[in-house]
Amino acid sequence: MGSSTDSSIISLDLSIGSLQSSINHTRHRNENSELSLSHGRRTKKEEGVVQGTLQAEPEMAEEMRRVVEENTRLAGMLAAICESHRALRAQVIEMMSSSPSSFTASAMKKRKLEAAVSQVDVVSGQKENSWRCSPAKPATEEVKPRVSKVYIRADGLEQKDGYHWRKYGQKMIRDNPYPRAYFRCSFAPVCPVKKKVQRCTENQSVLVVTYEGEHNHVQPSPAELDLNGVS
DNA sequence: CGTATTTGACCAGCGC
DNA sequence: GCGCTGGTCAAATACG
Repeated sequence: MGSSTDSSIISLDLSIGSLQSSINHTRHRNENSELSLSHGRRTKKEEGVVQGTLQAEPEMAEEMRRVVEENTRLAGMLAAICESHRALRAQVIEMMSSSPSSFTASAMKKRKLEAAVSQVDVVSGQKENSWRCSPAKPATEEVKPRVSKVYIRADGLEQKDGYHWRKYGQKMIRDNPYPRAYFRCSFAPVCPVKKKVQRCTENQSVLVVTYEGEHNHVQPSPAELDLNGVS
């Protein structure tokens, strides 16, 4: 599941309070994602320190056990959430194939409503994307384009996300030695989605990709993307 | 030759 | 008002 799929079809509110970030970290570790989280992995040296600490501090060992148990429990919850997400997506696809016109209208309405109440900040190491909505914000708030931030490990400033992007600018940004590139969805002006791609200051192998807006068209098929030479 | 990318110029917003 | 910064435009250039 890609960001594109989520944004083009439906957004699921997986927000379960502070649990969300923990789940994300759990998933990153369990699935060996592309994302390199500085606080999500332990080096061999750190492992040795932990082992030594465990021998010296029984209470810390107990704490570690509790953390591991919590980690396992969260992994289980994440699996359940992913499963329900898959089921919902299957339903959505089924609905779209049966009555696409009526569905897209309602889906667009739903997305507009969500855009009004959500400000998204996503950290993801996969090619997929998930949305975290803030239910506390009033629905009457000014409609803002949905913004998501994705961290991706990549060698170049290009990364495949299922859409065809056209570069329209590049700029050196303050406090960052690497330039920021600006892209528009090639379906523009019909599609309002833009993305900014920039290298992380701490780790140049990590790209910070900021998406603004939502695609108002279906995701191009892989064959179409190949024909167009999508990056 | 058509399309995509590059890059300097321009503009708007913001803080002082 | 001025300077700084981020975002966008558009002419020039590269590429297939």
